Amino acid sequence: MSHFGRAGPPDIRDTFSLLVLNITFRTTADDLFPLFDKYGKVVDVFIPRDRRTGDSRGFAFVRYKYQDEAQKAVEKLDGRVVDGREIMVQFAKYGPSAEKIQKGRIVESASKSKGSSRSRSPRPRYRDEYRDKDYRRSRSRSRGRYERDRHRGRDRDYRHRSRSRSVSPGYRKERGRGKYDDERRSRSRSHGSASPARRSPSRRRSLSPCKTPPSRDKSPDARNHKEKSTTPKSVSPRGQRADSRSPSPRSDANE
DNA sequence: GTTGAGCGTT
Repeated sequence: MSHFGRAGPPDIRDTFSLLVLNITFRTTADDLFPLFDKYGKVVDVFIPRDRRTGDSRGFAFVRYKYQDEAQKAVEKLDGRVVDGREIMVQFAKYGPSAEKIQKGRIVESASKSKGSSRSRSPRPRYRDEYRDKDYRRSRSRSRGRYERDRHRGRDRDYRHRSRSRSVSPGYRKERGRGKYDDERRSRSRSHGSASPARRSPSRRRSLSPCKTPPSRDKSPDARNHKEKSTTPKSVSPRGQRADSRSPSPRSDANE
């Protein structure tokens, strides 16, 4: 009963996926199943949820066995108030039925068999208007965190950028996944030995030059010499930074 | 406990 999306796609052969948006965060697949099943044969209902929190993302995917039924549900359930919220039902762009959808246009059996008297309903009308216009609403934190999280998995260069932690409000939130960075760094440093719990200062310095740019490592020495010896100008920028702000607070404080 | 554009899981 509540196995929707729990064990992956059950039977996807010629099912059409419908995207249900604007649903409440408390709405579950079980709640949408009877609603959509009334208008057609629902093969599966899947609601993407957060893997960390487990909360619904606010939209669901309903798989219909036939397109005509799916479209019917779209017209019937689209705009229906569910749980006090107006849900939006439309054909999903990506998914098992994406093969039959091109550029948002349904080129399914309609083109294959024009004799299909069942599928006579045209594409969404006003829904297209919304898609056409460049209207954009203010971003929400829910989306922000998701974007960041998604990038985390997709973008593997994020760690490089992480180094340049210039400014970022609400850093505590990233602390959660910051551990990944720590683990990575720890691994790089330990390289198979030493535990993150306790590290030897000597060892840390040994590996420090390996990871930290040489500019800082030889900076103090070279700068000291240069400052008293030559071209204070080239040292200006560096000295300022060192004076104004520690070049690597985490290097000193964290470790 | 909150939020509100969008496109998904084994």
